[in-house]
Amino acid sequence: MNLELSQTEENYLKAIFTLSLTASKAVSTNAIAEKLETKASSVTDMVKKLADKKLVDYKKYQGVSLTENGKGIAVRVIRKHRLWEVFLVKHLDFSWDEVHEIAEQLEHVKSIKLTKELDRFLEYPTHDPHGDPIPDENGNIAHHTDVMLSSLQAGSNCVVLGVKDSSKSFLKYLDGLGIKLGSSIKIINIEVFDNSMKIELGDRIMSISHQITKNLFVKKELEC
Amino acid sequence: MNLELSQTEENYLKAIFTLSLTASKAVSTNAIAEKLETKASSVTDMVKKLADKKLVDYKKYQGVSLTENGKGIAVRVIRKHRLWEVFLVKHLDFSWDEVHEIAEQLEHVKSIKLTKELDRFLEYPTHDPHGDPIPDENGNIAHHTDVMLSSLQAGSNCVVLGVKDSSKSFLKYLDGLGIKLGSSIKIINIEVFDNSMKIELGDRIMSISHQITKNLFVKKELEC
DNA sequence: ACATATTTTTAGACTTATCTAAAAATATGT
DNA sequence: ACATATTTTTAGATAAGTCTAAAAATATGT
Ligand SMILES: [Mn+2]
Ligand SMILES: [Mn+2]
Ligand SMILES: [Mn+2]
Ligand SMILES: [Mn+2]
Repeated sequence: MNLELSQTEENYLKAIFTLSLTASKAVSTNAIAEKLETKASSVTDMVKKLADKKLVDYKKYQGVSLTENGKGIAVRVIRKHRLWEVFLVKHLDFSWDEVHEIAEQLEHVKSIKLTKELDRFLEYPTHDPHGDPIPDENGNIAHHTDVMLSSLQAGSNCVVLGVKDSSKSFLKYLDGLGIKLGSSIKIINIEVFDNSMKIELGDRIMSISHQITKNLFVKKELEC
Repeated sequence: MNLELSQTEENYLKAIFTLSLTASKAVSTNAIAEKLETKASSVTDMVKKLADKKLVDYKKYQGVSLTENGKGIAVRVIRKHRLWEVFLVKHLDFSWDEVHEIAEQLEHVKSIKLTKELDRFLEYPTHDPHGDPIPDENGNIAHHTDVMLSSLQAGSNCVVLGVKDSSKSFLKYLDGLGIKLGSSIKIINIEVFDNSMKIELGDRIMSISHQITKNLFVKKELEC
């Protein structure tokens, strides 16, 4: 049995990790298949292989969860992914909607020294361009303390810290609105019938849909 | 037929390109097998596939050569390889003997913008850490104008510009001797029986074997 | 509870890249 | 020229990852 994992195996571990964050119990075969744009039968095969390697716990028909070992690997791949995203945006003039697919490739490059040196070169960033926390060398990941914009009330002031949906289309839409990480937002009012918000962003007033407010992580400013 | 090439296919094209530089005629199946540490039968299979894709010209038992298309791809992979090597040495504190295996992985990352931006970030380097020329965006590659140290006569002064053998062991050996790119060398004399050279390097006098002088590219200083 | 819908697994096939062993072609030496 | 050695190709197998279609298990609705 090969100790070195393939890119495919790493992608499965990463998918299971991400799905585990929201799913309370074990992750379903179908959920993994959908996330990786593959078929359930392929997932079953791969999950058996990962179980043989003691990277996941798996009981037929009962879903799958990561072992400590599997979680460690998943988090380290995510660490590489997010460090490369920072590199691409900060040094190579990429915008936040362009980096994901390239980081999907770079995250699989194997070299512990490379990751370590990249981290140093980037001056130990704590978050990627989408506001997601970068796990440290030991695989510890800061949990989100920020809150969804949709959970705040009219009158609140807040600062945008991250996006829940990192899809290209959403990120480009935010660019169009002028909303970026660090933007200060004041909620003027919330429309009761569709939950859209009228907000103040810089010197502009605009209305944004519930769909958007549900996908923006913000830090609430203290009232007094 | 898939347009996107696999890493394996790219590695074959690169190997054929490199072997073509020294081999006058077509490259042999065995030569490719040895370079890629695989078997001749595997090479035959892959070469057929590359021929189907019009990336190589191949006639049974007659060896293989790159088409213009195939050469273009090979050179672009080499371009990426060498740019990444520059990045690793100049920005991530890697030494010239550590970068090859990592660049072997990075060279396969697909993104034209990434290569372009990396080139800009590195300020358009012309040579990699081993003195090898970096092909430009159009795939043009500067041909070696430098000469082998072994071809010079006693009394000559020269500057080290590159290494022919980029193996880890050779590079570390050079490190031990204190020979690096840019080092000035004066040839004091050449031992007739084994072709070893007594050289002056900085303020030190040392003797280096024919094996070494055959693997160092140098630029000869003009006499007067 | 039980019929039906949904999810998951199995069975069998395909592709890519590899290998070993045998056959075919080419090269070499006298 | 011809026997022998070397190189190259073919034939058949294997492993990873994927797919479709069918079977098995689980979940759901009344
Ligand atoms: Mn990936
Ligand atoms: Mn990200
Ligand atoms: Mn490679
Ligand atoms: Mn190099």
